[in-house]
Amino acid sequence: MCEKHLPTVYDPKEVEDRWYRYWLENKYFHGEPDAKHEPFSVVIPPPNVTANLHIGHALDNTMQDILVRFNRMNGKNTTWIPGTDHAGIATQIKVEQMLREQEGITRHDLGRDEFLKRVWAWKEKYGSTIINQLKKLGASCDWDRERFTMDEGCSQAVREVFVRLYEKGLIYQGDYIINWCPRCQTALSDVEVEHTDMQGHFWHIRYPFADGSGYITIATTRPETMLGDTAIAVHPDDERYQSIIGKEVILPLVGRHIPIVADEYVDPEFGTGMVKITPGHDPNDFEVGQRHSLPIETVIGFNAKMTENAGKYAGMDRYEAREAIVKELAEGGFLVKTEDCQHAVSTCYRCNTIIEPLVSKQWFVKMKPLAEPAIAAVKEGRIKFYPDRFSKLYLSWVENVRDWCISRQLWWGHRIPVWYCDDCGEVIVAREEPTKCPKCNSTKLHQDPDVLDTWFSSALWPFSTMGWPEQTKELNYFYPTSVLVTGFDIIYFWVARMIFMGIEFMGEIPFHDVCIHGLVRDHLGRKMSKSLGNGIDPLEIIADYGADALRYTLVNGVAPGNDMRFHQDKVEASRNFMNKIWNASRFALMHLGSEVPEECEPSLLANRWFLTRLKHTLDALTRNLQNYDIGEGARLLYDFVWGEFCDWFIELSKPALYGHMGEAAKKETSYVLWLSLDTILKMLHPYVPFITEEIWQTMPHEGASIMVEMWPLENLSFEDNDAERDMTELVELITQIRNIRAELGVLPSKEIRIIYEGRLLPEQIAYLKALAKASEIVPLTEKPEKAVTAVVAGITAYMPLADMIDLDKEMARIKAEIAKMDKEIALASGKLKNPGFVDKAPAVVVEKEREKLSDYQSKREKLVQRLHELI
RNA sequence: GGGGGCGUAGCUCAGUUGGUUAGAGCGCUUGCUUGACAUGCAAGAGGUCAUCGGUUCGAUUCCGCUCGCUCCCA
Repeated sequence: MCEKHLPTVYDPKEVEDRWYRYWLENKYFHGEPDAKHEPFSVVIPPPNVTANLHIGHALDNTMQDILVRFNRMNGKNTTWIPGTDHAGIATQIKVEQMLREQEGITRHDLGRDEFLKRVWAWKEKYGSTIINQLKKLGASCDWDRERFTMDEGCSQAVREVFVRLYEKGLIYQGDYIINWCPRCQTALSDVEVEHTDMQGHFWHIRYPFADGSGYITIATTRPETMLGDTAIAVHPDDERYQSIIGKEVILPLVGRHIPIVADEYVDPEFGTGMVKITPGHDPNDFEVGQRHSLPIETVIGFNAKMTENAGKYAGMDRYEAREAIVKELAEGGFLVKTEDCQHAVSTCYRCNTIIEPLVSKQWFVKMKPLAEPAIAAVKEGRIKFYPDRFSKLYLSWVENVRDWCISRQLWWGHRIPVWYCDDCGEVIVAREEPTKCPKCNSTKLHQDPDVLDTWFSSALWPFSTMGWPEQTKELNYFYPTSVLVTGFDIIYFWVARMIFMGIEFMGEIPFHDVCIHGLVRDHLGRKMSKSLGNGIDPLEIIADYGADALRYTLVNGVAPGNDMRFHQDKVEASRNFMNKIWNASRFALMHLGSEVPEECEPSLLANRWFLTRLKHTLDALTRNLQNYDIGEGARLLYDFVWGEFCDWFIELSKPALYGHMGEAAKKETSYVLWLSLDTILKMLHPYVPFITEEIWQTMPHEGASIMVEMWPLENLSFEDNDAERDMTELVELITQIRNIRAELGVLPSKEIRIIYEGRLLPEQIAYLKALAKASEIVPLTEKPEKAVTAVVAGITAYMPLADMIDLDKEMARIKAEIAKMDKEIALASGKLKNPGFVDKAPAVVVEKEREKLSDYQSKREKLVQRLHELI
C-alpha cells in the first residue's frame, strides 16, 4: 500500500516549499501575547539589508530555528522576530557603486535627498532578498512582526534614545581623535577597526637637542607623522633619561622646538625607550598630549593627503610623503638606520583601507555609567553565556570600554536629531524637527549633517522591534527575550550594546541567555571571503541536497562555540541520513494501517529494550537542547536513529511483523514501531522540519502538523533495565556470530545451524534466526566435534560448519579472545583489589566493575573449556 | 605584552559534573541484488587521547610547565 506512494529515494525539492506554505497559511509561526502561556521569544540578529544569505547566516538561523521549534513543541508561546538592518556604510557603498556603474554618477551629483530616495528605492526592490532566502531554510520566524532598523517605529526609538541620553549627559560632542576611513570618508568606532600585522620598517631618526648638546634617537614606523610631533616622551622611571626630561629638541626638517616629557605610557624596553608624540595622528599620543597639554598639529587631512601644515609636503599622499621625508632625512643626516619590522596596522573593517587617526568633532556616548550595570548583569549571572568562556571575552571589553563615537559622515542612516541655530549658535536636541530656535526665536536652523552608527539602532533591536517607546503588550509579555543566538565576532559590536541599552531604557536585561557559535570555514579551515572566492552558497546546497540536509550538516557534532569546516562530504552524509530516515519510515508505513495502532503494554524483549533506549535518548536530547548543546543532540540522534533504530530495532521487529511470532507479537510490535517512529520524528523535527512533516503527515496521526505537536516526553515513560542488559548480550552474540561467518567466508545467504548452551528465551531464538541467518537453533545435548564457538557471558553458541573449519585457526582465534579477556580481567580485578578504589569510589562504580569482572571471567572460563575440548 | 581556543584513528571532528572494552563521518580492506534503503547491508584494520610533571584509589577529562597551530585585545 503505502510503499507505492513513497519512492525509495527522498526528494526534498518536491516537499519543502509545500510544507513551508502550509505552515504559513496556518499561522503556526505567529505568537500573540497571552498571559495564560509561558512566552518564548527571540529576536533575529538582523542581517544587512544588502546581504545575500551566506553560510554563516544559515548556521545562525538554523540554530535559532532549532531552539524556537523545540520550545514551541514544549508548549511555549513563541515569537521569533525577524528583520533587517539598514547597514549604513555597506548599503551606501552598494548604491553608490550601482549609480557609478549604471549612470556614471556619484551621490554628490544627485544631492542628499535624491540620493536617499534612490537608496530607499533600492531597498524596496532588493531588501527582501535575504528574508525570502531565510524561508528556504525553513526558519519559523514570526513574519507578521518583521521589522527594519530604519522603519518608522525603530527610527522613533532611535531619536528617543538619543534625546534621553543627551539630556542625561551621556551623549556629548567633542574634538577627539577618531578612526577615520579615507575611503569611506567617515569616522568609525573602535570596534569597526581591524588590526592586521603587516611588514613595515622601523626608521631610527636623530632629533638634535635645542641647546646643541648632542641628539637623541627615536624609532618610528610612520615617519610622515613626524611633521606633527609636539613632544618626545620617555618613561618617568627610566634611569637613562632622567637628565633630559624637560629639555627641548629640534624637530628635523621642520625646525620647531618640542619638549621631552615623562609619561608612563612609554615602554622603556621597546625600541630606544623614547617615543615621538604626535597627538594629531595617534590615539595613544593623543592621550599623552592631553595629559601634558601638548598642542595638536594636524598634518594629514581627511583625504589622507598632507595638509597645509605639512609645508612643502602639502598635497602629497601620506605614503608619497613618507618616502619623500625618509629621503630628506637621509640626505640631512638625520636617518640613523632602517630596520624591517612587523607591526599592527589598523584597517577599515568594511573596505580594508588603512585607517588614519584624526582629530575631529564627533558625537560620543559616555560609556562608563552604561557599562557598569552591563558588567553586573553578567557577573551576577542574570545573563548567561553559552559556552561560559565567552562571558570573559564580553567582560574584558565592557570593563575597558572607551567612549563610543556614534556619528558617521554618511547620508544613509538615522540623521542625528540635533539642530544648530544659524543666528545664535544654539544647539537644539529634539525628538521632532524644531521650527524655531528656543533661545533667539530664529527660524534659520540647520540639522547636523551626520548620521548615527548603525549599531546604535541595532542596540535597541530587542525592544524597538516590540514597539518601544510605546508601552505595548508585546513588550510587556515578550521582553526580555529568552535567548540570543549569534557569533562570537559580534559580542562587542552588538551583544554588549544591546545589554547596556536594554538595561538603561527598559530597566531590564534584553535576554537571559546568549548562545554563541563559531564560524563556518571552508574545507581547508580558512575563513570564507569574497576575495578568496571560497564562499559556499547555502541556496545551492539547498537546491542540491535540501534544506534539511544543510541544516543537519551545519550543526551535527559541532561543539558549542567552536568553528566548523564545511565539507561537501558532510552534506552528503546528512543527505544520506535523511534518506535513511525516509526509508526506515517507508518500512514502518508498510506495516502500519491507516489508523493509529491501539496502545498496549510491550512484552517482547526487543520492544521493551527499544522503548527503554528511546526514553533515554529523548531525555538526553531534551537536556541537550535545554543547555544549547545543539551539536551533541544532533549527533545523539544520528547514532540512535541509524545505529539503534534502523540497524537493530527494525531488523528485530521483522520476525514479529512478518507473523513468525504470533498475532499478539505482531500487534504489539506494530504499536511499538508506530510509537517509536512518531517519537523519533518529533525528536528530529527541530533539526529537520521538512522531512519530518512530510513523513508524519503520511503516517497514521492525529493533529494538523508535527510542528505544533507536543514534545513527546509525556507519553513516554517506559524503562526496563533488564531488557537493556539482555539485549546488549544478544547484540554481542549476534555480532560474534556474524564475525565468525565473515572470517570463515560463509556466504551471507547461507543458513547455519546453531547449538547453544545457556539461557535463551524463545523470542531471542527468533531474533537470532533472523539476524544471524540461522535455520535451526537447538539446545545442547551433545557437544559437536567440529564446530566454531561464539561466547558471551551467559551463552555459548556452537556452529558446526564441518567443512569450513580450520582447527588451528579456530584455536588461535579462541586464544586471542582469551588473551583479550585476561587483559580486561587483570584491569578489573586490579581495581577491585585496590582498597583505595573499593573504599573511595562510589558504590555504583564498584558494583559495575564487579559485574564486568564476573562477565569477563565467565566468558574466559567458557573459552578455556572450549579450547581444551579442541586440543 | 595580556587573554581565549585548539592539539584524540590517514582526514574532519565528538567525547560537560574524573570510572566507557576511547566513538562518529569520510577514506581504506573483505564479503553481499539479505522481503525499507547500494544516498544501502555485514564484518574488519587503524589511536602511547601533543610532551613532561602534579592532584587522586583512578586522568583523554582537573591543575601546572613545555612544544606546535590559531583567534581576540593592547
